[in-house]
Amino acid sequence: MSHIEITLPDGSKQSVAAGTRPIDIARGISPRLADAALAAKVNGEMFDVTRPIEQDATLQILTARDPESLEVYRHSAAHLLAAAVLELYPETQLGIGPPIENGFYYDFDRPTSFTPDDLEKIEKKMWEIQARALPYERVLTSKEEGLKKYSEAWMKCQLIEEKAGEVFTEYTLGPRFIDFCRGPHVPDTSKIKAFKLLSIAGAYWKGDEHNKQLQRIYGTAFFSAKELDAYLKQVEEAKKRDHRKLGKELDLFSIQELAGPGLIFFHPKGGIIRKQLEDWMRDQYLKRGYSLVYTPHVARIDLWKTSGHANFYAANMFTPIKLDDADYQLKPMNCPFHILIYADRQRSYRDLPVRLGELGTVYRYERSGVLNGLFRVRGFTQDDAHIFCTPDQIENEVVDCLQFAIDTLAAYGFEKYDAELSTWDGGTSGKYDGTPEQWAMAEGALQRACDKLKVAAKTIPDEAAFYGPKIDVKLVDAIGRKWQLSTVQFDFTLPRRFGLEYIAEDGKAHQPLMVHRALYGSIERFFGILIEHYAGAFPVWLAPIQAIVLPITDRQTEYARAIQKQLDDAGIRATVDDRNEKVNLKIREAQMQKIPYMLVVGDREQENGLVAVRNRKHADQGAKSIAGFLAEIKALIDSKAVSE
RNA sequence: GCCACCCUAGCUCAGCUGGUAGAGCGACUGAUUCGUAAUCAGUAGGUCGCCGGUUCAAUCCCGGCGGGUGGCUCCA
Repeated sequence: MSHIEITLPDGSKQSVAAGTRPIDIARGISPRLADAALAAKVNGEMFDVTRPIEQDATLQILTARDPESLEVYRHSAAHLLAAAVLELYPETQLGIGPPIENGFYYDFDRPTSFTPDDLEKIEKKMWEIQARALPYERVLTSKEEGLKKYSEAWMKCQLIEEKAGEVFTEYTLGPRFIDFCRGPHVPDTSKIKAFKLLSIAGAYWKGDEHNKQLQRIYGTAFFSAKELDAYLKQVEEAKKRDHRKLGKELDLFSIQELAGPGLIFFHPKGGIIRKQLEDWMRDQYLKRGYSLVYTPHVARIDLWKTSGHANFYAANMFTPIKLDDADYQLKPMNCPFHILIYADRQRSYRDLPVRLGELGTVYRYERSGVLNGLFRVRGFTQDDAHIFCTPDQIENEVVDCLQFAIDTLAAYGFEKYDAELSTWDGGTSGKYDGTPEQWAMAEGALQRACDKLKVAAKTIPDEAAFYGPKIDVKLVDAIGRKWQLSTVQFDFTLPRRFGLEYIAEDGKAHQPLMVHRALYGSIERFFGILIEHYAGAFPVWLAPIQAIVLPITDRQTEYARAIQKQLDDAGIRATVDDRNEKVNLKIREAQMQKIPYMLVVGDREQENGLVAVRNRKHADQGAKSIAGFLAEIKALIDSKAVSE
């Protein structure tokens, strides 16, 4: 029998018989390791611990300590799910069942749909199978034989036809379950210690809505019950921060059935926050050399024909409105309007760059199923600007945009973000507009801007808009979720379609470069992100009510009002709670409204002209002079401090 | 748009296999004047999302519509 040499991660070598399995080697090292082994890496390739090694190799045993094994583990959990489903409902057809970011899913095809009760039954069955310690067995099959074997399973056949080589691997689990699968898997079901089924959803076969819709069961799995609980707690935490819930509790905004879905009503408190966001952005526009413009909400359809939207964006637009003279289109974008302003007069290179900024409200038709609170709506306001410039200026402009985006994030307390540079495919598909020179220039400018600002942007090929490359900035919020925010995009198409020009030094007309950028993206959506990021406890400068005066008895009502007046005069948003209620109740309610400062005033404060300051996060701060408190809160507001 | 689920008082939610509804909070009224997260008592409040069907009888069963939630798809 031939021998092979196995090299372990610590550099030690072992000579073993060919066909020895990773689990055997693990057992030789320690029974505990063998017990903990979930998968192996053989010459860098993922292996089952029970798959024989046939040649000299480096070997690494993967356990719960190796992040790579989590995917294997969850993939095995998906198989466990499918095996349970087949035991309960043998007529079910299997689709695919991969691990995903926070768990796994499996797609099924069956005539009747799963109910939440079924989910419970299935999960119970999974635990039964888990307890049986059924092995995941790897089987090699020829394509021909496989197609025969799976002749009843239409989805598997399709996959085998498309993906399988002449010989492919399958994994079995118990008597019924067999799956066309690359693997690897954990050795047996007893290794899967903590899992939970989460939800049922419709999902199209291969993600194409023209295909049959399958039933997808989502679940999650972790190495330990503790980690699973922590994950479920985090999901709970996210639910607590849900902007739809907080929006109602804090009376910030609403969506009215009578008015229509996807249309946002800002209530007084949300309105104040919105005003802060808008004021901040408009101030920044002016500080950074943008001009503020205002444009209509509708325009003749001809404008949209010229821009091309009437054609390529039709599916996202509201139906045109018929008037006397023509059809009018509610605007889905601001760009054509800004272009009209640019084109309204002749431009010299001396005028450039022209930066036209607007808080422009646009309307887009979104399919009903995708609407989501403030995040996905049918009418929203973009902090939209378009920059028209010469090739010499472009790099500076892009750098400024990116810096502006970073400053915006910082202003709202976002410390972490990711950037993505979306580029074209090199022109092979023909789906992109613009010349190779334009693409090279634009992608170069975006890349150099990132380099200059030390932004590590991930390049994503073939993800650009058809009209030009872009940088997208995604922020990371307080609980680690990512949100698409700012975007800086080149546009080669619109300047051409509208015949934009400027007169250069050579006295000839040239086409300007156009950059489209939005930093909040949508004010509604950004507001929603802020609500969740701060969990409703807005920084003082944004808080709808910044301080509330709480008189203890009605003897202090007048004093409380006088304090409120002083705060008002100082530009602080303050109210008084002079209801005939105990101070405990007033504090409780103010806390729940997440009002930053509560100023308790009783006889003691009144006599000495003080306020007893309570902060929503740091509780009782003791008595202070009114002037002292004013200075403190004003400092926070003026500096736009993100926490007090 | 598609699949599944949900819609009961202002809010959050109960309501067993069909016999037209209940709690807590809130609102209102009264009492209480009180020191850092809920004072007590009383009163009012619902065509059970809307329309239709089955039934002696529908909040409950069936169908349609509207809205929402989780996904899918889409997101130029």
